[in-house]
Amino acid sequence: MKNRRLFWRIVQGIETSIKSGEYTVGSRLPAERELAEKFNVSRPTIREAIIALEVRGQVEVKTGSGVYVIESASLESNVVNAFELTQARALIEGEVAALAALSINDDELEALSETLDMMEKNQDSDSIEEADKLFHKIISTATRNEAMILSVKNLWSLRASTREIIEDYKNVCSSDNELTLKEHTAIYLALKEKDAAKARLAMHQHFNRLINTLFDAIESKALAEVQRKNNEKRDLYSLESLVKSK
Amino acid sequence: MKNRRLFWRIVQGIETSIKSGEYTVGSRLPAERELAEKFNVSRPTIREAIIALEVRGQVEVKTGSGVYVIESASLESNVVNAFELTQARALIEGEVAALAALSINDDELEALSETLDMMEKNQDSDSIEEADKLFHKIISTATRNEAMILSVKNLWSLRASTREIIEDYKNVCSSDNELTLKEHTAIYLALKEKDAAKARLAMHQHFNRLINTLFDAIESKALAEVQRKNNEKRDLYSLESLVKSK
DNA sequence: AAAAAACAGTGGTAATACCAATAAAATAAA
DNA sequence: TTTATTTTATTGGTATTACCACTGTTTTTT
Repeated sequence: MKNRRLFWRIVQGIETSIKSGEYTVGSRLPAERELAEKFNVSRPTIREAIIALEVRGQVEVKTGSGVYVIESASLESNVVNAFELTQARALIEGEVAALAALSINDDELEALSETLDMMEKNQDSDSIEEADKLFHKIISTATRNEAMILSVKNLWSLRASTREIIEDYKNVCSSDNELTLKEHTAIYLALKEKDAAKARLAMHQHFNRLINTLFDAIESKALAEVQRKNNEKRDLYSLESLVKSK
Repeated sequence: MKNRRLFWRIVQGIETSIKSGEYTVGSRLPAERELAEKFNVSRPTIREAIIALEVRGQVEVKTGSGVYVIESASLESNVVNAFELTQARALIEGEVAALAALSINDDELEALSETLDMMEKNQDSDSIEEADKLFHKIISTATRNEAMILSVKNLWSLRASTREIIEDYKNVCSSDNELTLKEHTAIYLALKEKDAAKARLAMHQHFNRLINTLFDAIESKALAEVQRKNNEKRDLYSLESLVKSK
């Protein structure tokens, strides 16, 4: 872990104390000297931990007064589930595809084509996932819009950060690689035709299939209780009501 | 500034050194003791700065070896200009609005209505900006999708982080508050009708007007050289070609 | 009662010393 | 000569101590 350096342990310790409610939001942390004694480390180490927490935006340091717990928190971000993420990717990458269709060049189309080959020839899940990642990355780059590129990046890192919940996601992606390849090809062709609406639609269909596959995968190993809940959610995350309204 | 505490100055200094290419990606930074001498500060201060950089994901510390510059960086994100950002917000928040139309509740509609009142009554730019921020936040919350909410948040922080370029943005927003209010009202009404397509369109029109205003604002105080460049870009960032294709 | 001054607490920074991990250089073995 | 091994210098990791500047409270003075 990151426990190589001592101050990370302190960061972790203080974080859990905040989460557990020992240090409430807005309240003041114990003085550096007290914390040093409490954790049995030196004051510089405590300072390092506090600076790490400050850079993370979890605490605020007021000179001469003390260290205070900030409102926000990174604890809220972990409530993203696979369905939300997929829906968000569908909507955002749908627009990305549409935008890319207007400005994609031949080199990028060629690169896209190569990812299709890569996905077709290599059957190991690692290669497929890499091809998948590259495919979406190339398209986002083709938008010529750094803000959109960044948004796609953030969604991808979100996927990585909550890997506990997203394990299903990975399995789903690489298992149905035939369908994935088919859908990627459809997106590629739409981009080649520079057809924004077609590209958007193809991207939507790709992710919408993923959402449904996710539900099926979960259903297959879930209890009846969970099934019922998910069926309710299916309506919530499906794109159909959105797509129809266009 | 954040120059209250000394180590922030060091962070800034090292950052600029990285950006300027003095410390290339993957290379090793000077030893802590050397940096301490170079910046005329103590070694603990240098350590604090390095930890801040590490938490930010800009450098990697290898015990016994040295501090190395990480590949990625927040330096790439600084190439986002106001037009890219606005276009991204248009596309993403357009989908957000469409999604929100399906799940927004009465309380949120009421809260939206209040932001309209706030914008109408208060004429100072701070209140208007706050109302604007709240308006968009409420809508994103109404999507019930944390990933979308996070995306909107990231775009907002992007706006704040590159404030140098975005100063125009702020001026534009608060100056045409009549139009802004009108467009916000249109979005609100579409959401009230639970009409996803209408909400998306209203949001698009809102941001598309912003983009054009941005161009005009820049043109009004730019040289002819800049004018020419921007006119080329107007096509690139305009939503019209995207909207038409629907 | 209000203003001013003194005080204690807190973070900010510096200096120093020693430890542990790393990597390069010197040495020994094949 | 090549390959292991050991040594050594460098670098980050942590602890200790000391003193400064800022803040908020208490006490004193007006």
